[in-house]
Amino acid sequence: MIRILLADDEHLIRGAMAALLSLEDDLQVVAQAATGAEALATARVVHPDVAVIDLQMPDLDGVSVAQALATDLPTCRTMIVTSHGRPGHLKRALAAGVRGFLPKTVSADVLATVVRTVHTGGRYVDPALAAEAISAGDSPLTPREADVLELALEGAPIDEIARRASLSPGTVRNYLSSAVGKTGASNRHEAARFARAKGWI
Amino acid sequence: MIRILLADDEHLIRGAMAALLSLEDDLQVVAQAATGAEALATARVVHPDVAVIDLQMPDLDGVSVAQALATDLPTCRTMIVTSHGRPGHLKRALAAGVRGFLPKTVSADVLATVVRTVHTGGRYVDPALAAEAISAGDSPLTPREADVLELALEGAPIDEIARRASLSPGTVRNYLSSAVGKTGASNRHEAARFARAKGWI
DNA sequence: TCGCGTCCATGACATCTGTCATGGGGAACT
DNA sequence: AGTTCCCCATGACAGATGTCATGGACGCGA
Repeated sequence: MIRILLADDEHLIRGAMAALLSLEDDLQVVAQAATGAEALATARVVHPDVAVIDLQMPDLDGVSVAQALATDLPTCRTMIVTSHGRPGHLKRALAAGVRGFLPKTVSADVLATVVRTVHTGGRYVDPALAAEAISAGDSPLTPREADVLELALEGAPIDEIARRASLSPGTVRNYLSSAVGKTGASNRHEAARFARAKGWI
Repeated sequence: MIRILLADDEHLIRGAMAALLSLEDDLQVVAQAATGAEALATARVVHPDVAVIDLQMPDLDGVSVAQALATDLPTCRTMIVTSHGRPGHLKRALAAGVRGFLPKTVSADVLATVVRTVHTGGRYVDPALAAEAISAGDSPLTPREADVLELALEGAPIDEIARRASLSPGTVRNYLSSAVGKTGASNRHEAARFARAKGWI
């Protein structure tokens, strides 16, 4: 019997997934959590075999939870399900030791299968997401460029970005200019959106 | 027995919700659809009593489907469930004749209850979403301002917005300036994000 | 040690944007 | 008929932004 921890902020989805997983004879949902912190706390108590975690949650995101679980509970395998899978997430997730990565568009059968695969030490990444991640390629941005571009994402003016990054406005403009060139965008906002779509920031 | 049509692009969620609803004795999921178009086509064939539709789907969004259903199948009550409820959606949905509006954070119990409420001609709107919609208030933007701001959302430069809106660049700047003033933002990108958060565009 | 790339910064310049004043046309309401 | 608001447009100006050249500091690998 595989003991599962389920974390998703959407009560309806979480309950429904629990119901589906429980239909399988060899699977048992032993705990549920609505936030990342709750998932972590619960996991420390119940020691699940597999943690199925939603990528976007109110507090910590799925990858952070996975990272914490990897060090806290090395025996617990982690997999992530998500609605909006961007290439960068997958990369970060795998780096965090996640063993399975699925969009919510898969069927319940697949979910159950992947839970079993992950439990026996295997890995599974949704082919479509994997293809996307590969086609997105590696980020051409330097770390600083990525930092600055991330701050530019919300539409803040350069002065504010400079303050938040503790840089001079001129330097910020240089990085942004460089990033705009690399992304082929026509201004920093477009560049920021592009980079986020590619999962670079 | 209430006959339900379920539309959601996420297979996992759809299947899980179907499983949950089917646990109720008086509810029966008679059809499922993964896209808006599919939902419409299916509804015309099976004539469900209640349509439970996800707000965001690849092609038509939930509100458009609801609108089409209202004219096509007047006897079919429509309700919408959503992950990310922005105030504007709720307003548009109610205008389209939707009888129920729920976030996916509710429990399965609530979902089933609302299905029954809607079926008997009642209405139900999630209290939290309703409060948000009220606090967001009506849009202070004129129709043109909203149009232009929407085009500005993707970070396009003014010239492109002008082309796409068939306006002169000067006019576009005036509308954007006005919108920036009304939203209290410091530039059009921030204004666009703000307006979208409020559901105004 | 040298070269290389990254990080940080400055200054100068052209262009883009935000703001304001102004005005004509049209629809709605008094 | 007059008032008011929205739509569309133009022009002018200040300030923000994008681009480019330049240079020093630092760490890393050859």
